Amino acid sequence: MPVTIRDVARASGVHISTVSRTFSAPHLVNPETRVRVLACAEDLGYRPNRAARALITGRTHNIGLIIADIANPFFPPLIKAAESQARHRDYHVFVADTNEDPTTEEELVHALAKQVDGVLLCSPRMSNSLIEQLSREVPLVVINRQVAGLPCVMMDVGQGARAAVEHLTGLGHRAIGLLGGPRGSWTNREIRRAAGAAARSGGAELTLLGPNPPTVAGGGAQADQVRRSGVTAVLAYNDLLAIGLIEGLDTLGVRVPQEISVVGIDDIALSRLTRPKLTTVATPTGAAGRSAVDMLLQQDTDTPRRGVARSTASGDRRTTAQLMLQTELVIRDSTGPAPAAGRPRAEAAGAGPGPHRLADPGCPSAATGEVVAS
Amino acid sequence: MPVTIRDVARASGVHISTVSRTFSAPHLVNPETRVRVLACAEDLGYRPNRAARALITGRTHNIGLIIADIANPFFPPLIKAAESQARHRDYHVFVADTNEDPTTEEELVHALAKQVDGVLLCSPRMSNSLIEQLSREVPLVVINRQVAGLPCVMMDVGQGARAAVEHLTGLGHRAIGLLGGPRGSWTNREIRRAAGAAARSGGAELTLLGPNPPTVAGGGAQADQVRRSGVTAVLAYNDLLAIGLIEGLDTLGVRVPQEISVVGIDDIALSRLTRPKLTTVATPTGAAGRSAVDMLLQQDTDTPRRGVARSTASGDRRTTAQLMLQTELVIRDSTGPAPAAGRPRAEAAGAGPGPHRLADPGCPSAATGEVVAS
DNA sequence: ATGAAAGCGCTAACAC
DNA sequence: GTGTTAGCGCTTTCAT
Repeated sequence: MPVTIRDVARASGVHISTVSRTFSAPHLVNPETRVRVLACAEDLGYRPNRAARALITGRTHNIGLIIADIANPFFPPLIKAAESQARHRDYHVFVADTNEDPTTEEELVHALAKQVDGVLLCSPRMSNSLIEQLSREVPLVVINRQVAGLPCVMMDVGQGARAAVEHLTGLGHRAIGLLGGPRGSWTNREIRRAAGAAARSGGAELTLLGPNPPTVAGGGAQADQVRRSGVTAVLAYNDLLAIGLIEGLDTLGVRVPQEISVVGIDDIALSRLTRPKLTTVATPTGAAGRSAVDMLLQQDTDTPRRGVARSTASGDRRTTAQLMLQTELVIRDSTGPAPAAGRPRAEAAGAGPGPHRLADPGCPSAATGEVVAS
Repeated sequence: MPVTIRDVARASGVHISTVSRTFSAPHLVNPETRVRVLACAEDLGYRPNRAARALITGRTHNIGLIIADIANPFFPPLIKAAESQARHRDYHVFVADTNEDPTTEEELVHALAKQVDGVLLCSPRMSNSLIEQLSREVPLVVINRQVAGLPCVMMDVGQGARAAVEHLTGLGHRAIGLLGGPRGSWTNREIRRAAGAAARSGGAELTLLGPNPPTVAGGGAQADQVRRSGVTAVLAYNDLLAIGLIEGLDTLGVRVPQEISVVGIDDIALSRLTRPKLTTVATPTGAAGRSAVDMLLQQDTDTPRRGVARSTASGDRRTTAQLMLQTELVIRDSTGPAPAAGRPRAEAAGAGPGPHRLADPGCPSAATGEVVAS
């Protein structure tokens, strides 16, 4: 029932190879024939079968997008941007969810390898060496992680974490908690490193709390621990943890930011909508998705057709660009001055010091990319 | 470089068809040969090329998922559930975003048709007749819309809207606003119909406000209009509109629920996290995604192999099941008793009537499905 | 500029 | 139980 190239050939009275050329190399076919063929194709509703085409060209015009957790609000904007960018370039996108499981990640790369021209690995939890190994099977672009020799798109969460900690020390906080994210997260390590350094130079002590699942529930579960720990401010691995923590603290009767300040990372849409509005580090997720697709398809264009060995990680690292996208601290209402001594407990409701607002850039301007390696 | 069936055949000293059988009809091959072939395949890292296989079997083992807006938090849980269910059944999922544009929807169905075994059409904005027509090209399951003769998965938003309006009239509200959703939305029509009926029997007047883009911004933009309209309660097309409205009202100094009650629909994760927490109609999005995949693959299993004409909408409507999933009103803090006369404006902050809570089921129990047609 | 023929990786009759 | 053959829909030499 589906109409094939043969149907079009028959209808327009030419050989199938002419029809083929009409679509894949129009300049090689007589203009008159071309319009006739095109007309017949249009008529019959012919669409080339991409899978069949891929069999011989080695180009599927599909890409894979492997995501830790689609339901985590950090990812949808990235998925949306990546899909949009891919489609503009005439690519379709497989999306798969790993549930934060490294084994599933690996399995998915294998499973998708044959039907895609490349895979975007989003916040992978597997080891770097495994990623390198997989990149021998199918072109990879890694998002939110740095892997030597592979194209990567990162967000400068280190810079963001530093800015966040400096913001807190500037407000007088000297005991700061760091609500860690999941194991295996590159982002988590970067945050820890940068926050630690910033705390040291700011004369503050950093208390590590984690690892935690990067969810609202994970944040809520740490509320009691945070209260006991004696910190007056917390930087969380992501906004969900931060929001969960604020919820949990609220339940315990601890006020944010009067008693404890909380900073998130990501600036998901949700952050503007909670009370208090969340101070957070905005990460350019849309730009990351778009750039990753561009890098993948660029790489794909450069690569000679099929039958040729893939580049190895240690081998010819042509234009293995690594892109570091800027982040930006967005100060809202969940951070304020450190309480004078200890934490006041029984102030009249609503009479405490109002939230301290240095500035609220609102929607941060589009982050600019910076190539850190090539 | 990629390892093919031929490599495995050579390595294990059998013909390629034996290798093929080892994978697609293991019972037809001698156990000893089988283990040998399997071992070689494992060794070489062989994976059958699904696209090549599809060329002859007519089964791609892919499905398409067409979504109005991935970044709308209503959809990710549905995508996640659908992808998970599909993968459990060994299917991969193309995800595409239409930006709420009916033309893009159509184009995507065409584009995907050849590389999938079926398409899930999520909250489509195009006309029913076009959907029927497209279903002749590729098997379709429609989510959030009823199309005669086609498999559909719906959520009973009509029932939900009725429950919401009854909740409001029960609280004494007599002037209720309905914040409409986008044009072309089946859900929107259902809500309007049911809310209208419920308002009538509850002795309330329903004021329509819309259509609106189903976003926070859309809700905020209507705040002033809502305030002028004189309503004491609003039912919104979805939670985003409701939350945006609450935000907007807050900016205008109108308190929710003391002056105006607001009810959303969907119960997205966000609804628990705003202040006040949103009263809303929970829709079983995960169940919808799973069921839709099941219906599609069921249909796919029933259908004879390729080369055979697709079923037409008006033709043999075998087991064209339509599934209506239950919804549930979740009462939280954004609804309260209607203000005594007009709307009080200058009450002492925090001294107004507390939020009225009939019950808070918390996480609604899994919705049960009900077949309304077959 | 177009046709003929080979073949991408795989499955499905059909022999043996 | 296994090999042979044909062919899915398409592109790509190679002739003409």
